Amino acid sequence: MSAAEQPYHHGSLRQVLLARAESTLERDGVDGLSLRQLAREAGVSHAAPSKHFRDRQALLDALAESGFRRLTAALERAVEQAEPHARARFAALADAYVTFALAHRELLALMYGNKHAPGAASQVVEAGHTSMDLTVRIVTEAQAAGDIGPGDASRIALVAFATFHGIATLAAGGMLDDAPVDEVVTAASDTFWRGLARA
Amino acid sequence: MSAAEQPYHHGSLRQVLLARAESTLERDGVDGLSLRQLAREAGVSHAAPSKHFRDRQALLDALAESGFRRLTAALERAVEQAEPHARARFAALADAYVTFALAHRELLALMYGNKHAPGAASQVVEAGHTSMDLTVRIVTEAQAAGDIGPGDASRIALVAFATFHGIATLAAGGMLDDAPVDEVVTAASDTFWRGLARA
DNA sequence: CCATCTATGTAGTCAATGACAACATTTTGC
DNA sequence: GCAAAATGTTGTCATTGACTACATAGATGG
Repeated sequence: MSAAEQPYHHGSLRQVLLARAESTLERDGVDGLSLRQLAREAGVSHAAPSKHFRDRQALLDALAESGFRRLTAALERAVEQAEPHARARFAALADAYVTFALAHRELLALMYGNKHAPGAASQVVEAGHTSMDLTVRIVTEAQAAGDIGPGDASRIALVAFATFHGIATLAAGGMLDDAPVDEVVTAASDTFWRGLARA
Repeated sequence: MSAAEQPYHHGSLRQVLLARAESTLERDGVDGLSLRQLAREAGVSHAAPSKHFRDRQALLDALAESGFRRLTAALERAVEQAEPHARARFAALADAYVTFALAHRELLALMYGNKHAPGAASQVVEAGHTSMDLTVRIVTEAQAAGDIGPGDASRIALVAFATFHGIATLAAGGMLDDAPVDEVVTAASDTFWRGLARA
């Protein structure tokens, strides 16, 4: 072997594959993602990825799960940096969600695509719940502070989460027309909060 | 030619392809849709579909557009059959939307998948607007009747539409857990309406 | 009535892909 | 050290979407 050659083992193929997969995903969409292409870019043989991902779907599932983890992180960051009262935190949550969605359109579609393999489905769904739990926490806090009326916090949070998600989806799909995303998000957040206050 | 043979021209290939494509779509998902397989099922050669759809994406775009038309029809039917006041119509709209989404999960994903071909994108988006217009109408009526406060009807309808869509997506993705869909829809509809009433 | 133009369908081909099997080379753990 | 597990490689296969050249039916109009 000459000194310039690569070692037989890549060393961190899985990470590299995931990283490249994600950038390719956002650039070319799910359909543009090919295991063989990723292998080429990583400088390994076409069958190497199979040692890390059972099949193409397994890679997509891993991306989806990672997406939920990062979404949760982004939401937590937003909540922490917001003014320390429920109303502001709620708005920050909505804003962060939509921002993440617009920055990772394809990834979001993957996360909610419900095409996950039988085994992976539970993991992905669970990762999604972690994101939602944050919303539950804020709702509970708001109820404790008397900002909003009583009611099943999980249910309320679920509806709030769905609202954020719906706007994000429409925005990502270009169906918001000329309406500025921020304004729509704010409008939704306001209306929703007002609806809860008199519950 | 023996009498049992098929005529050289199929006669309604395009319709047959679309119909079979839709059932296959819901059964096997987008990835399970193959032009060649469809051709086989229709009893034509593997290249025949290309005379009706430039490429695979064109078929998917046609399915998406048809989906929006049928969604609009379903929503209109629901509104007509509801009690003749805005509040009931609004609830009926929410219910119909989610019902449609759950009955055509894969189709809905296609409709909002924003993967449409450059040319087809506008048509699909426009078809989506038709569905939304219905919501605008109801909001406008409700404002005229004094049921809800003033404000940009388009904006309000957009948020409402997004909320319905978000719940539908979550429900289709199995992220509603044990929460009955009806209850979540009702909760969302109620909260949203309450938020609008005091606008 | 027929010549031709267009729509529709067929046959053949190609490169890309996902999946799998058999084999090679490290790394790890005992 | 050595056996076993991880990780990577080469080879192969069927399927697929896209493209080209060609065949046939149906429509149009002189």
